[in-house]
Amino acid sequence: MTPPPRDILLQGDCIEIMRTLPDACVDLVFADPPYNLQLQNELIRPDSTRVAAVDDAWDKFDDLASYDAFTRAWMGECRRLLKDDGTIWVIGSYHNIFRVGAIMMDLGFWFLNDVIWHKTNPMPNFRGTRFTNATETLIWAQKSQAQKRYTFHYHDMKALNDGKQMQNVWRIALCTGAERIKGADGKKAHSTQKPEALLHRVISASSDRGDVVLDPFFGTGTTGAVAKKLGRHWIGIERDPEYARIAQKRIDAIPQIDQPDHTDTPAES
Amino acid sequence: MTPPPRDILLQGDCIEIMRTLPDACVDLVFADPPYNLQLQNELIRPDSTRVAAVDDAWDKFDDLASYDAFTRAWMGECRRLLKDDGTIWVIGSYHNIFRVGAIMMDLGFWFLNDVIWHKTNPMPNFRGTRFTNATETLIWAQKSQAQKRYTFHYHDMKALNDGKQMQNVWRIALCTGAERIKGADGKKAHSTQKPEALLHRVISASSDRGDVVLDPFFGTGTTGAVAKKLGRHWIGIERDPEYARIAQKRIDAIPQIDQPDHTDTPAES
DNA sequence: TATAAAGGTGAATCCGCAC
DNA sequence: AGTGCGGATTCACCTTTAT
Repeated sequence: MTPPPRDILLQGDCIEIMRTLPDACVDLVFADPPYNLQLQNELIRPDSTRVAAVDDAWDKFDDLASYDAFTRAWMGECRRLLKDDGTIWVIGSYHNIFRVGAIMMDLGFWFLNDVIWHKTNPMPNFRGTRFTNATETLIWAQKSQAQKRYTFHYHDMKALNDGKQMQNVWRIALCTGAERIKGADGKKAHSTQKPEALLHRVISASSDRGDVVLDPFFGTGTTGAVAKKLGRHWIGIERDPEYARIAQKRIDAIPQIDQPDHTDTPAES
Repeated sequence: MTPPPRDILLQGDCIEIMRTLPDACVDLVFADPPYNLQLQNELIRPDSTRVAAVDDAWDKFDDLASYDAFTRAWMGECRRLLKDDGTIWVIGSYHNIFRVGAIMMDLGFWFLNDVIWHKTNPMPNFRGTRFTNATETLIWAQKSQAQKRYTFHYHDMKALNDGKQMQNVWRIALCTGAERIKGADGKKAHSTQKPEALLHRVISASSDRGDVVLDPFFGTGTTGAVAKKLGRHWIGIERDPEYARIAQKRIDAIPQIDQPDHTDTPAES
């Protein structure tokens, strides 16, 4: 059998590409799928400026049933590609995470935590009609209830949290400023680029050096960039050629680090 | 038609009882359904004392399908009983909230917020195998996407939050100490009693004085107790006679307050 | 050059009523 | 049902421009 690819960006439809990869070839999955936001009208701030909406074609679905079918397809492939001691992270908002979570349970995943990304600088609710939506939700799951072993660097996380056990609420800022990748027009290159700090915590908590991390919705490559910085191998899949080009350039600019190493003992469930 | 009941505890199966109530008779629903926790083994503290787990008979379901069917049944009745300008709150943990949320969307509910109850004093993960599970999730939803109007006391919430817009993350302590109702044996009377502070925020944010609040899983009556203190009418449904007895006694001990009043202008969607 | 003021922006399911 | 208008509505950053 041919060895699985590593440290590579595959450009194309993630479901089709995952079907070409062998069973049980990755240690960790991080997935940031479309949220299916269904925004109705444009939103104006109190100062009369317009909020840049997420109106990308990749976030459009005909209905909930087609979103569900899409979710089952890519999630099922992720489960097949995961090693039997691997885990998966999926991030979403209240628009999609409940459907995604229910489908994960249906496919046999067994949840370890729901983790709340509490944004330190969220956009307010300008009209005063709801509570400020300051969070996104991550689901961390193993492949099955029966799974005996998975990687969790408990002590590293505890040390990161001033010596106290780390909770499932993470206060991390939005990706802005120099970290946010801009296009030639000076606008953000991707609507939903995630902060590296978020991926840093995910990858360092739940994988070892030398592990393979798969991201089926690679976007501008945050997962690959952080994986490379942390000495993990990575596989990125991205449908949009422009996003893929940006991601490849971004990751190529990061220097390769030394050989694999294990820094903490894995937890068992 | 007979007027709907008010300020009353109905003892029995919530689905059967809700079916006897007329359409559109309540302004607000708060529901804390069984969590379907699937604890495989008893949880043991490091000092070998046993943690009282949620293993009551009412929390067992054969499988995910029966939990879904149960959820659709009670949730559908709640939707029928809600007025067309009403909203519903449902609380759950990562064990059940994803299924509950997906079913709510399927039934036509339109989400306003997911609210994170961030416990200030959560139980640690004794074995160091996961992140501390410090949260529960509430879904706040209106009946349909087309719904034009609902109650939200934006300014009251803002005032409660030092003059800044309140976020969807609420730091509230677990229900302990004197507030936690004990049985004759000195043990907690109910395994999942919610803090009154949580219900206070829910009810004061999304209802007016004189409104009717329905809780189909009344337990020891926290919703009714807070509703009475805030000058709201309430309808509680509880299957367990002992819980119902405790709840009735608890609410009877609260003095009736003055006549209805509106303290803030309702938001419109 | 240092400090202050002004401007920009973030996965957003963000108005109600009269005509 | 669509349109138009009155009125109420924002937080934490970072970047750019002005003093």
